[in-house]
Amino acid sequence: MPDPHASAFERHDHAGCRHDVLAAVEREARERGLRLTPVRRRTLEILLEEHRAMGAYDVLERLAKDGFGAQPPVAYRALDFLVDHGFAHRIRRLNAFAACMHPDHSHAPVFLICTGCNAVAEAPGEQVREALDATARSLGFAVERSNIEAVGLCPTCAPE
Amino acid sequence: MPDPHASAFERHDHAGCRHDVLAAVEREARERGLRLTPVRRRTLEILLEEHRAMGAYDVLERLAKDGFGAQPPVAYRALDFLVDHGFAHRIRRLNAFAACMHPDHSHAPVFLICTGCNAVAEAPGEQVREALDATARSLGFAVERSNIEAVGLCPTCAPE
DNA sequence: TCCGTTCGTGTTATACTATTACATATCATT
DNA sequence: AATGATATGTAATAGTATAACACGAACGGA
Ligand SMILES: [Zn+2]
Ligand SMILES: [Zn+2]
Ligand SMILES: [Zn+2]
Ligand SMILES: [Zn+2]
Repeated sequence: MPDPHASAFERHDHAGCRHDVLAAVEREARERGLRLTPVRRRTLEILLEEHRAMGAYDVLERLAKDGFGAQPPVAYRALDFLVDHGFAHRIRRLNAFAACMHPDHSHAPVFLICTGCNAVAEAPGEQVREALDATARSLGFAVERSNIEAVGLCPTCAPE
Repeated sequence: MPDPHASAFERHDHAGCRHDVLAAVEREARERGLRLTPVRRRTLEILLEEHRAMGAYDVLERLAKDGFGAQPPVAYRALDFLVDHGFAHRIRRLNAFAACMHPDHSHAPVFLICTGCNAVAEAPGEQVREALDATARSLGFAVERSNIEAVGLCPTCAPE
């Protein structure tokens, strides 16, 4: 059983991680009455296979190869579905999408983007969001959603 | 003299705020040996006049009216210059740019975007970035740059 | 089961955002 | 004045995202 807390920066059993996440999403979708249709499921699989942030057009290309529609809305709609329900995340800095690694519980992570290897890891966002909320509150601003993304070097790519 | 700490959400002497920021940028540019050329200066003025986040093409349209080049690189280059030197910020969530309100000292603010009135305020980012750094460090990740943006309601637009 | 509604998919077309490549002009130095 | 570095302008193109509409499958009530 793979470590459910392994970050993208650590070596991990990737096949297992893929399988587990997909299973969790299927369970969640069933419980929440969401329709994980073939395109949507395949879109998630593609994100999981790559295990990195992908642009909508990269995803679209793969979907088209698999016999789904070849026009942008096909990919965008599936990706929007996944993002809306917490099964994927959108990384604005990269104009890209990545499968959520913890789809079983609602969360709002921060993203760490390595400029060395292009890996994108989800890190726990609670502390950061607490600080952000406090800062916003002091200006009378009520935060609804936020995106927090950092660019830098992961442990593997960092100089010794 | 306008309050230099007034946020975009508070009533403030906007003409004064514009003037002060522009003066500060001129001083900074002189001291740092940067060339605040006519396009660059006009681009900053446009951002300051609107006092909101603007898309590159909105800026370009205004520049063209003022007799500058009408092709995208004209706007993007001027905006990149301003961003690179801390005289403007890029808000990724909006694919937009906003003049920096505190160009005299290097800083990395968080952005608060009101969905009611489209105002964008810079809030102090130290606390939040500290939390982000700590979170990243615990994964062995070294943050170089980050963008932290929140969407929500400003005090004026919030329900009573 | 039939009907009407909602939801999902596919397609065409278009809008919006950003960069590459190259020619010309300006500036700073020598 | 000659040089090299910087800045501007233009044309062309690449990359990202949405609007609008037709069709059909899924769902729910009569
Ligand atoms: Zn996640
Ligand atoms: Zn790396
Ligand atoms: Zn600023
Ligand atoms: Zn507002």
